[in-house]
Amino acid sequence: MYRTHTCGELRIANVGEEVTLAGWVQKNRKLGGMTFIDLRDRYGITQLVFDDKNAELAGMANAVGREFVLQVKGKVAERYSKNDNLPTGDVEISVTDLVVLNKSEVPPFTIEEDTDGGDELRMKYRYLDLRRANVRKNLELRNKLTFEMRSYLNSQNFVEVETPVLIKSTPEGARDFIVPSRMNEGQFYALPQSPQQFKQLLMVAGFDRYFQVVKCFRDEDLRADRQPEFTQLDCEMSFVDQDDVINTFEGLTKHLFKSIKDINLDYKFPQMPYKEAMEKYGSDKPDIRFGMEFKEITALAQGHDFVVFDSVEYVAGICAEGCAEYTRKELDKLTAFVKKPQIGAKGLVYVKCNEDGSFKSSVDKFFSQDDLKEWANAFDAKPRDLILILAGDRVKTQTALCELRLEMGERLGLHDHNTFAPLWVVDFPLLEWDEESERFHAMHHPFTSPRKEDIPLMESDPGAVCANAYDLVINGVEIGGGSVRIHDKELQAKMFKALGFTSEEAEKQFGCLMNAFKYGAPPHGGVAFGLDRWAAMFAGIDSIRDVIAFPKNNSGRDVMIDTPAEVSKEQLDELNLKLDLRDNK
RNA sequence: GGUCUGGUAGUUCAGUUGGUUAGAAUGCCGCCCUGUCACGGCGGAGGUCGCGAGUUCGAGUCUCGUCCAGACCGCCA
Repeated sequence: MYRTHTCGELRIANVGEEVTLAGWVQKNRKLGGMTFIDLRDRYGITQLVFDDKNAELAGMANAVGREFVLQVKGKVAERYSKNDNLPTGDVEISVTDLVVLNKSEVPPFTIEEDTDGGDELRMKYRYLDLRRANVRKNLELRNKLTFEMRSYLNSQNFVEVETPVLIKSTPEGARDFIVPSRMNEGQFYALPQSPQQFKQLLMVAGFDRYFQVVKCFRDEDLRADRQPEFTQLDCEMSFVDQDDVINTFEGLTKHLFKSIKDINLDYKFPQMPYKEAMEKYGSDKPDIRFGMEFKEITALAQGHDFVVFDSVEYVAGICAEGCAEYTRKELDKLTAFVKKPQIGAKGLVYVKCNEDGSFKSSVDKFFSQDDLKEWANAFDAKPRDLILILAGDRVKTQTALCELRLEMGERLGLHDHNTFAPLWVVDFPLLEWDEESERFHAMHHPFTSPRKEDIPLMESDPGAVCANAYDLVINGVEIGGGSVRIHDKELQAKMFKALGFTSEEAEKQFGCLMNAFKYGAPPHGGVAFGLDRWAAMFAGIDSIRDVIAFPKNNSGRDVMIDTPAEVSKEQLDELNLKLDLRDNK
């Protein structure tokens, strides 16, 4: 037996016991005649003490370095001077036997919560990074999250079913990762972007309630919150309408908040139509922890010979509470912020609502105090508030204003990691016009059902059709989304037609599902959640990389195992593939 | 595909207008230290300034290219 206890469990009540511990050397403090070693494992840190009464043992203790793996036997003793910062801080092990189970080179960064290692090194030596308590805690939190998800869904009669990872490539949506087939020359599997068709087939199969914690793959460029392989909680239910699905997963969400964060969300989550979200927040995933909603003032702003406002489609702004004191320098900074290419506004107009009821704006030349008072009324602005206004093309300006709102929220300290504001965004458009391919694309996916009353519009005005689709947004993060699916073969054909597919193309790509729908598909709908995002949110961090054990970097590389990598000619020959790297000599 | 930021000791960073031998902290090594827990004291080693070209009497510093990393835009049904 390597150990009788972990390094985190001994307390004052254990004093006098003979114990055996094993773990890693966190720190070795030599004081001449005495040596203290902090021994660490997943459960905590326990102090070992050696004195020079046993010279051989003391010599061994002095020779061990950071991250050596030790096994020690000794007696639990009460400390002369206790350490309140450690749960085991009242005791120490008076060591009688020491075995070095393994030596260690000096690690490239410190294995501490506050490490001196940069991201690049931490990722290269991720196995050392994972020894750090804070990273480990993130993964333990993730484990608890999936455990609670499974437990709740099982209690609601859901069945977890595994679906295949080697599936068929479809051109809709994100790029697929493709995998050559050796036994089927010239043919390829694709890795799933989601198990969408399989879960719908499980509904046809009568499974009624399905879920799966499942890896999904998308060959698109990465971000702090996007990895090429990521995990979804994928769910589907039969004989449900939109409210049934929303209620079920609102229940799951509440259970997770309660069991993991001990937060009671004892209210019905608000629902907001997509259109309203765009008008008020310029985003389909608004952060409603704080207000600062957009107010459109196009009518008030036009007709005062201010050509910037007169020449545009849309003038709107936000009211930042208590910011009228902003200096010229701060306003210039905000202007520079909105003019960044990623945000793309042309400029920023401000109105300071002074304490005495007067106004000071960057457009005083064109607008009287009375005009500005009307604006202030439109914004419900109080003295000491600052109104910030952007103008331009409607959609682009809303997007820019959204960024400005989030920036002001950050500056005003309204992005509190311990406040959670869930929101269902509903009534998404079914279709979205794509300029590049000059056709409609499915906003969600091609199996999303249109609202019943909008079905007649599918041919006359496809862009106006609303879908039975919904996203769960928490604090401005899209945690999950789903829809009630089409279960009718005729309606599905209509959908494919709206997307510009010929019936042959539809047959080729989605023939299996279409065929299955001939045999009694039940009404069904579902949802998929981004597990990594959910874990990051509960951990209170912005990047999903720290809730993934072995993440990829910005370029989709795993720098630890150094992949993607080339394969041998023999492997390519077996697959009957030949590399032709164009533009490479 | 694009924009921006960064790359200097094992690590995290500083490095002035282009000017002598490139610094700090921490880590590491050695010696001293019996109650430390960010232990302390003394001493020491440690650098292809990402790589390549250019400008210059002279480049860590300026220019161009390139590689790597990060953030973002496009993209992500």
